[in-house]
Amino acid sequence: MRNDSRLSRMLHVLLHMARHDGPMTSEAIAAMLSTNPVVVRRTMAGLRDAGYVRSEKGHGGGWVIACDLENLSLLDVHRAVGGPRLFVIGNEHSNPDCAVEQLVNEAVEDVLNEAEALLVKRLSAVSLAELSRGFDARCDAVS
Amino acid sequence: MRNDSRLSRMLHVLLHMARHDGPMTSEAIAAMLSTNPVVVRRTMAGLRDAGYVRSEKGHGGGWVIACDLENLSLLDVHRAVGGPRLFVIGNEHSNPDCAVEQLVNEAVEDVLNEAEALLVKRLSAVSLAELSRGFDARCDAVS
DNA sequence: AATCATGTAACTTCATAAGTATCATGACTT
DNA sequence: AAGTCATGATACTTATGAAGTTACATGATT
Repeated sequence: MRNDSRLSRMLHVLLHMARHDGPMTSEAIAAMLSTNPVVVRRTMAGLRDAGYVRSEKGHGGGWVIACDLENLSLLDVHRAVGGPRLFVIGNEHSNPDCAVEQLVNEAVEDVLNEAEALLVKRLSAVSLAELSRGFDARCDAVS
Repeated sequence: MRNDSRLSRMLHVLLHMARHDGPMTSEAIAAMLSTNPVVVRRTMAGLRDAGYVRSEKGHGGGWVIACDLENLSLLDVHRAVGGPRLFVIGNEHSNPDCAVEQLVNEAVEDVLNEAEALLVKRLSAVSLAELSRGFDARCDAVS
């Protein structure tokens, strides 16, 4: 499988939506992401189900932000898009009979769990609003 | 893709080899791992190339440990089997034109890099010898 | 010479995100 | 009411990489 870029893509989209007036269509978003409107709808469906965005049909329809970005963390987005598996590596059997394998599994899981805890902590510490302010700051620095 | 269980499997194998006299055949190892001898050879080829194990053909041949397990870390094994990608999640484009996407990428990468650093630190902190002693200790506790 | 074991190449399987095509549904415009 | 635009949903294909499998070559021991 290629990278799971759903988190990254949704952050990208949300920041654009935050500085855009009115709804954005799946087609416009797909162009931003260099992909297909169906992929956009499929991925954003998770954000919609979580109440972070709203979608409307028909003329003038599209996607709009439906929450306070101050309270929306990267972790929230990660989970809304499916909260996918984080690590490529892992154990072969979850409940092995072999005592040696059990010990190895625990050793590997300990390390992965610690790393996952760090990821969760870091992802939940950053809000979309902060990201957006980071962008503003960078623009100011350039001009 | 399924989990990459090469690290986990090789740790399992190495611990068994450590408490086994004489060479172990790919077939015997495959039985331990519930897999195929070819998968064993393919995966252990990395350990052999790194000098951690040796393989010998013919009657009485098979695999033997060729290093001091005290100096062999989980990270060494991880790298020897290909040092595969660690995370499922990631960015879509590595060098995007869009400034918003650049900022998002950096934010995601920062978090992943931090987690990777932790993984590397933890994996390099544990030697196969320590793991093996951990197994001994557990056996003692049971008896 | 026969047997045993590894080395290697080529192919299939499996899982999953992403890409694609198609049509139904509903909302706005005229 | 008809037409257009946008999402919703389904079904299928593509891409990627570990793992599984088949087949055969190579080399060591008996």
